[in-house]
Amino acid sequence: MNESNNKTHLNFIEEIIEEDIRSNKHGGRIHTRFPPEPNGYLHIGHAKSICLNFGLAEKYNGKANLRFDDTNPVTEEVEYIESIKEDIRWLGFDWEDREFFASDYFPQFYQFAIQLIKAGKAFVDHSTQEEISKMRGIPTAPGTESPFRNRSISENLALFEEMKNGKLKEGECVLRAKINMSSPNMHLRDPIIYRILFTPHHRTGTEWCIYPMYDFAHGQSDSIEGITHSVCTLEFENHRPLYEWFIQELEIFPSRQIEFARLNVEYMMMSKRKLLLLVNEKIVSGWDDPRMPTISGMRRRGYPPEALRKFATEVGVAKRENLIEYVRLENAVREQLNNVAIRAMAVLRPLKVIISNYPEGVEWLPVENNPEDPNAGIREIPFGKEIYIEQEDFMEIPPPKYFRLSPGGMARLKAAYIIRCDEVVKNEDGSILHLLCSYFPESKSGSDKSGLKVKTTIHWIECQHALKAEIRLYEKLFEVKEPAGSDEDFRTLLHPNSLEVIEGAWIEPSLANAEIHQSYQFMRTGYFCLDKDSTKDHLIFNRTATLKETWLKT
RNA sequence: UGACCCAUGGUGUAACGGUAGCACUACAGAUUUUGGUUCUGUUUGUUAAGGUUCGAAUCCUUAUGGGUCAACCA
Repeated sequence: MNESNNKTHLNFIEEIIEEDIRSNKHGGRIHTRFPPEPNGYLHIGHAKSICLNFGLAEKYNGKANLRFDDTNPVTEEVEYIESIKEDIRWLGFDWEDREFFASDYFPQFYQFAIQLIKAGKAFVDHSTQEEISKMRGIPTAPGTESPFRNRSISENLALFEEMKNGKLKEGECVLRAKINMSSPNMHLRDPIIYRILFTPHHRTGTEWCIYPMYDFAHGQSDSIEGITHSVCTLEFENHRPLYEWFIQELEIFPSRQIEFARLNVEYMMMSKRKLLLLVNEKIVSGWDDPRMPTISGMRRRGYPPEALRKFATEVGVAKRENLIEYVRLENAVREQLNNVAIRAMAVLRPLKVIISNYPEGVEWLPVENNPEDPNAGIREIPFGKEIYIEQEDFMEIPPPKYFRLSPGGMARLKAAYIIRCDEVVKNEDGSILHLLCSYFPESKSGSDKSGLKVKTTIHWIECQHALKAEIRLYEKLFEVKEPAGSDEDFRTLLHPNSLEVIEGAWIEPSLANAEIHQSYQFMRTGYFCLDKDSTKDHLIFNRTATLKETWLKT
């Protein structure tokens, strides 16, 4: 009816952009950027930012740059640059030839600094770090001006050059913008814009020993690249006046900074610093551990990029603090995987079933690869006298509403026959050795003439052709909904069983040809993908997500 | 005892002074050779108090609650 109306739901950033296009600001040109610091791996929060920035460019026929914000050589590494690029590409975005580095602009930043000094808007401060901190004051009371604040322009110029030439020691002095020490905005109280650092830079080596601070690099990079809309997270809101002050004083291209609320997801910790700790302390196997909220972790876990993109757009963009329900991420994953994942059978915790009245030998039965997608075709799976079923698909004393197998009860074996449990054979200790069942030849799948009615269909694996596999079951890494908001040491918030390894699972023979990262739905148990630790002789599958288990909930 | 920002069902997000809608969740039912999928239905909301207005989620004021800021990090 009015589908055109539904289309017009814009988020506040899109509204700003459309207004700018209407007023022909920058000639209607739209240019965004994704500006990671290469000091860690990207996580789901970055994925949202990537989708936002590249998505905006796509939607408004603009461009999006990839720019590494590499102005702090002590924390940044090349390894991170490579992982970041891989993750963005995997997510499905392309920065074409627009791969930039803030470090490429160091000469320009240096000139900007000189320009500021010449305008009497910056000075070299020899105060110690402590003194500067003390003089900055507190948010509720003004700071005091540095005794070095009124050095002459020529002295500042000479000093800054000495800084640059390595004549001064690390920490001996800094370059500060001269703004207002009694501003209620702390960022305007003569912010430091350059410091001395003798750490070699991963790209510029030892060429520079002075490095610009974030506020004197980020906005300037935006200007240099002609970024029209510089989208960042809320914690930079208080930086905006400084961002604009530099644009005005330097008389450079006026990029506009727009802040949105960062993504928070239940049970996830997004702090790069803490994620690094998890890696360094070997609490997880690495940045790409499938329990990590990193893009690489999710990739290894089996989350498809389509799902991450869908999730990122579905959660929306606003300025309000948010905590997204974990199930929304899982659902986006399930929704995508349901469409594309090939179905297969796997028995995680086996219980042997002997079909007494079935002859020796094996029969190959056709089964559809994906009931959601007829084009996925069919395959044949072996069926025989001895099979494994899931332990939880049999109960000696079934509770009410239990649909599966129980003594004297019947169930259908997927794509095969209906069986009835005739006898429970036990070990001396009372545990179950195996089940003796009988099958109904008339009930063969696809040509059932038995007239029998069963309440459910279970999965199974024929013993002789079964392949052994290791299955890794993942749970949430953290037990609490808001690990980041807790005062406790985050190590105490970890889920004790976030990884359960099942060594003795049986899987159907077709899975021998699985490829790394390829997703399957193990029928009735969940979505899985082959892990990179896998070998031909030792197959390892990661559980991406369970199926929805509405029955289990009570 | 400062500045800036935010406040709509359980969660997230729309409504731009004129019928509070959508998605997810939850619950109920139907279908189903996956207790999956799919389909149908139901419950639940404008932080508070004033003001402006014929009319306020929307504009104004105040309060309350939450977030950010005192790195030579980004």
